[in-house]
Amino acid sequence: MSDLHNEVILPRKFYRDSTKTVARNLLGRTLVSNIDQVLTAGRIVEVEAYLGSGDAAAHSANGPTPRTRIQWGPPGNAYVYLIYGMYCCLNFVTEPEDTPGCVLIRAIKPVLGLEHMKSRRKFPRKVVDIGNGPGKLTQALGISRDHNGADLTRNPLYVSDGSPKKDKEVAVSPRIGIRHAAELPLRFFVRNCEFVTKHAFNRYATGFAD
DNA sequence: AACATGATGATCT
DNA sequence: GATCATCATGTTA
Repeated sequence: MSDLHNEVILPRKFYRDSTKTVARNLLGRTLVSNIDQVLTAGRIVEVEAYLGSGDAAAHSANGPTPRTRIQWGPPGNAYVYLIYGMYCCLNFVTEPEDTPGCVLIRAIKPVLGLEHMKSRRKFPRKVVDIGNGPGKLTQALGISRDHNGADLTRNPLYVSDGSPKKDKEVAVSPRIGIRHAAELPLRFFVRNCEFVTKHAFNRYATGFAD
């Protein structure tokens, strides 16, 4: 299966780039959690870009607030927030310091610590349902708001190179569950991957560089 | 398959 | 007080 021993942690430089580029280049990378003495990991298969400017759907759209100020900090940190009173969403801060922007992690393919992830999500559960949703994968990996601001280049939460995807394997669609800027094609996911969230957009999505 | 709904609370105007 | 980048479960067909 997946042998993570030879994988290299992505450097901070990787995140100091346009949000859209970082989002697309995150597909296929390995998200590793070393939380609560448990090692778990998954391959990133679905993400969304939230731009720092010209994006009405972004949390950063109306300037920094206590919740969102991390986005104006250095890239390569986690932005974690509570949604609908019950779930946490994991984002990666992008762009140079003082420029907001982030990538929402929407789905992972579980690769390490499956039983631990299942029990965090509660039994019984199919493997596909462990991480096919932003609120699901944070549960499976043990991520909470305590990890807001976490440095993604080191424990307990980091991203390693994994197996990056070719343009032909990447599909694009509008983002899910937003009201504003609902038409922008800023959701990137692995084509024909069973671990992505279930949406009509999956059917007629086009490749990243068709 | 598609759609509707309730749970639940921080955040911001 | 309204909003919200969700999930699980229920109903309808």
